[in-house]
Amino acid sequence: MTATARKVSDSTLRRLSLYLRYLESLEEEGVATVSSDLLACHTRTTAAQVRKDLSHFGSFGKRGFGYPVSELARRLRGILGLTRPYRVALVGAGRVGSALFAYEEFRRRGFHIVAVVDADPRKAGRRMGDVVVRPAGELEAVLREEAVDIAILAVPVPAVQEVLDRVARAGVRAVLNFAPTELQVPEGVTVREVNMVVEMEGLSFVLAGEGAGG
Amino acid sequence: MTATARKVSDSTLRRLSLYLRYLESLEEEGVATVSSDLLACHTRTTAAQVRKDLSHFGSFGKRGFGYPVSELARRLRGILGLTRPYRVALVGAGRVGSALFAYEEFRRRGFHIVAVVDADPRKAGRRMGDVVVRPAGELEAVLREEAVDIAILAVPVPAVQEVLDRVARAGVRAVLNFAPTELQVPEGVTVREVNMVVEMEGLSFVLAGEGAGG
DNA sequence: AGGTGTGAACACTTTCACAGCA
DNA sequence: TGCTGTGAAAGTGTTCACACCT
Repeated sequence: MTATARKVSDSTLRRLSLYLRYLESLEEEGVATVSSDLLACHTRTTAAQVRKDLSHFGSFGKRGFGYPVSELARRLRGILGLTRPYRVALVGAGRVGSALFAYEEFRRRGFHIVAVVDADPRKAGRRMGDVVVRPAGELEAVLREEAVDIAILAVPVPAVQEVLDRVARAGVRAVLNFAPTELQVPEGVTVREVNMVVEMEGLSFVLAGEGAGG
Repeated sequence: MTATARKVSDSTLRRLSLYLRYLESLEEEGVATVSSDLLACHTRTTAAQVRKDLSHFGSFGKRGFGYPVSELARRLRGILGLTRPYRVALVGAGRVGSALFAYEEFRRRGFHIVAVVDADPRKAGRRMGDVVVRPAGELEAVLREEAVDIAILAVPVPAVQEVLDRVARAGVRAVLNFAPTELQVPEGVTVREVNMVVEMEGLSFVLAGEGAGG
């Protein structure tokens, strides 16, 4: 119990991900150090913001010099919990689910889809890569068998609340939801939403504003 | 020119989308009025927040009564620019692109994919629904021919900056980007990002924190 | 009574500016 | 000199509390 109740804002957290992404590209290029200024340029923020974000977790830089790329990347991976791989279940193997299954970026970042569940009985038994699709009735069993850390919900809106409840009861504490609806989130579970319609409406808002006002 | 330079925060904007989603479900159920309290319950926020958000655009409610559902929905659609359909181009017809093409929620909200472009010459000429895939070389032409309002970029990271530049030069001013990389955004263009890895890392951060601290 | 609309209080985030170290 | 780390200042977003209307 090392009092690690990190109270970090969501915006800081998101930026940490972006810093890490850029740092890893620098690592590949063999760059050894980077300034807060350069980090800021490549993550659409300011140098002060970068330094402030990092200062919540310690002092990683050398004054007058910058940050050691590999060291900082390592520290960020530690902060973001990326020092171990995660076992992910995909619930819903429709179009969105299938696209997510094939999404290489997940695997590259250590998020491994080790289980797929679908309500359509015709899909049960089918192979996706080296995973066999399991029927909905086996959801809890699969989550336990495979020691799943994170569930991705790519099921239709009417089904998603029940799926979330079942997933939570099976002990999964982290969920990424793609169904565009408001969920009752069970105690102790963290849900993050990907809502593409909201993003599109953010764009239509801007387009409408341009037309009307200049 | 009616001075419509709405200065609304991103968080307010996102909540407006959620309010509208809930209002439309109430409309379907034939509910006539709704209180800020109920709206808040169904959008994970507070009644005060709802009222404050709406107050930026006018007074839509009746004191002691609540908001007229249909009227408020209509107003929100107006604010979000959803009073007309939008013509959308999908650039990249890989797995993510195909899933987006089939995503019914877009169509339902008035975002119609009227053009698909892909760099793979073998895909050019293929039909997707009632759209024919066009080769990358015709990108600008297609965007103009089809009077595209919004481009969805679902291309690989190494290609996305060039695609964005071309799309912008062809006059598209709103872009939804799925490629996980930082973009140089051309003047006058609005880009929104969907970054699923960042969301996953938000989850791994929480899981790691639980394990370490309690 | 009941629920909106809103200024004022509060909390949180970002930016500034500069001391301090390599 | 150059760039980090950080308090203090500024700016934004959220919550409170209550006047006001129905």
